[in-house]
Amino acid sequence: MSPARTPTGAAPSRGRRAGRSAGDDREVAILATAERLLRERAFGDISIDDLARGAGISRPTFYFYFPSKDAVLLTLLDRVTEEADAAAGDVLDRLAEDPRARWRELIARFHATFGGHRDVVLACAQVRGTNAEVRRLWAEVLERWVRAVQAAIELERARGAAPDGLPARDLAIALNSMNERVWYATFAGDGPAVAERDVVDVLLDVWLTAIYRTTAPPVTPRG
Amino acid sequence: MSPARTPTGAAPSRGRRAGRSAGDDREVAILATAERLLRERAFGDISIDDLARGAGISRPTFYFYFPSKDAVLLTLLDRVTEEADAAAGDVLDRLAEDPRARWRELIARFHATFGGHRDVVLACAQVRGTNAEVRRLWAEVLERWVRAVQAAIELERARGAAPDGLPARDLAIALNSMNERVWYATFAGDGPAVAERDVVDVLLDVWLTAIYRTTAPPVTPRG
DNA sequence: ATCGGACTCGACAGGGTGTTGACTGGGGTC
DNA sequence: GACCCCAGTCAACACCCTGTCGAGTCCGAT
Repeated sequence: MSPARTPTGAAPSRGRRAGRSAGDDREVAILATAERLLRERAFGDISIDDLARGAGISRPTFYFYFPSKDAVLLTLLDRVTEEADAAAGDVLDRLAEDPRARWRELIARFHATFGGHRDVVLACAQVRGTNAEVRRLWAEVLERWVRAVQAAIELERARGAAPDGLPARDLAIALNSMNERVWYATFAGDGPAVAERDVVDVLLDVWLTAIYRTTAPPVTPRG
Repeated sequence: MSPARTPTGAAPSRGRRAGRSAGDDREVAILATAERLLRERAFGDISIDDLARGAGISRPTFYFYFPSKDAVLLTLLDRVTEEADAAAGDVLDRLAEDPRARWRELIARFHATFGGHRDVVLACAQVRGTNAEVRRLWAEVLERWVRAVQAAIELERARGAAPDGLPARDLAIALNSMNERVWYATFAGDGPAVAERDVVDVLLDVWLTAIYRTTAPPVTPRG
């Protein structure tokens, strides 16, 4: 699938290879051009020539740096997913302190992380239908969020804060799916959407009622 | 946008025009070919030539019947949306009889309608990113479902069966968005998904807790 | 000096879309 | 019967975009 590009650095790169050299500037320039163009038009309306020209190189030279247009987007997506993974952080480990505030923080971070890269994320959503690699990468990110939420729900049930009910994994999938779709509609302005200002609170409300059957889950006092 | 095709019939057609003629067979053949090919590969991997050949005509002749490949998909989508609109039916008018059963019926119908045309719906989801017309049409379907659910929630609140809370419209958007995304993941086998067997019950549980704060909403006895 | 790898691009092949212009065949009209 | 119009048909063309090939430059290491 990906060409033999001999990455010598530790981090797997979707571009050429790691290790400093003149070409790095070009690689960065291509990425920057992609981000800039994504701000003004859809991914499908950007040709490889546009990317190459924007980076000051010819089209064949583009292929020296990336195997395809999609690979550029994937590189951009890699950054976002890293950030997204970090965003969850340890929020859910401190749930007992103040569940409502912690859950809210989680949802707000999801919202902020993707909102900070909306052009890239929206573009990925567009090509997800046609690009298996984007689909896979996205599925992995979602899977990590689902697992974290699932674990948190199970912990809340174990400490008696949340009642039993749906399998925690199914509930985690449903809630994360809701967030993803609502988020998308809000930012893409595509169909019925919740106002950007309200979206975190709306989602939070559904999360809390689904998990606790109330919007004011019990706090376990520090002991 | 759409070519001057002089539709003479009542129903707006995305194909040529209404009124019987030899060409109708071809139009139907193109549609049937599209459905068949969609069952075996992605929309993006189907060329206009494939569609034309499948219908026994040449590529230029295809353009006599449809202005583009997307128009074929749109025609297929029209049928599904009609069915989807009918599916909601009057279920929500009879909520007081047995809310849990009625909501379940609504979700099950949503599931059954789209599941019955999964290839078309999945293809539409794929091109939604690149085709504004598909996006618009889909948004309209969703909007109608959202409105119906919103009205039902407001009625339930008015009769005291459901507590006040989020604006009914926001809640309706969030719940329908969840259904859409969960449905998609389940049928596309794309990332974390709920098993097809369980999906209706999982969604129902979240709907009921979000709307009623309990999974067993009160029944109003007929009087 | 010369070798090899990083880097570059002109030119080409291939596949897709959408359009043009010429052609056919049959149903009405005088 | 001569005619015409129009639905229907397609070979050929113009384009655009992707991806590849091969020939070339530049530069640091040997």
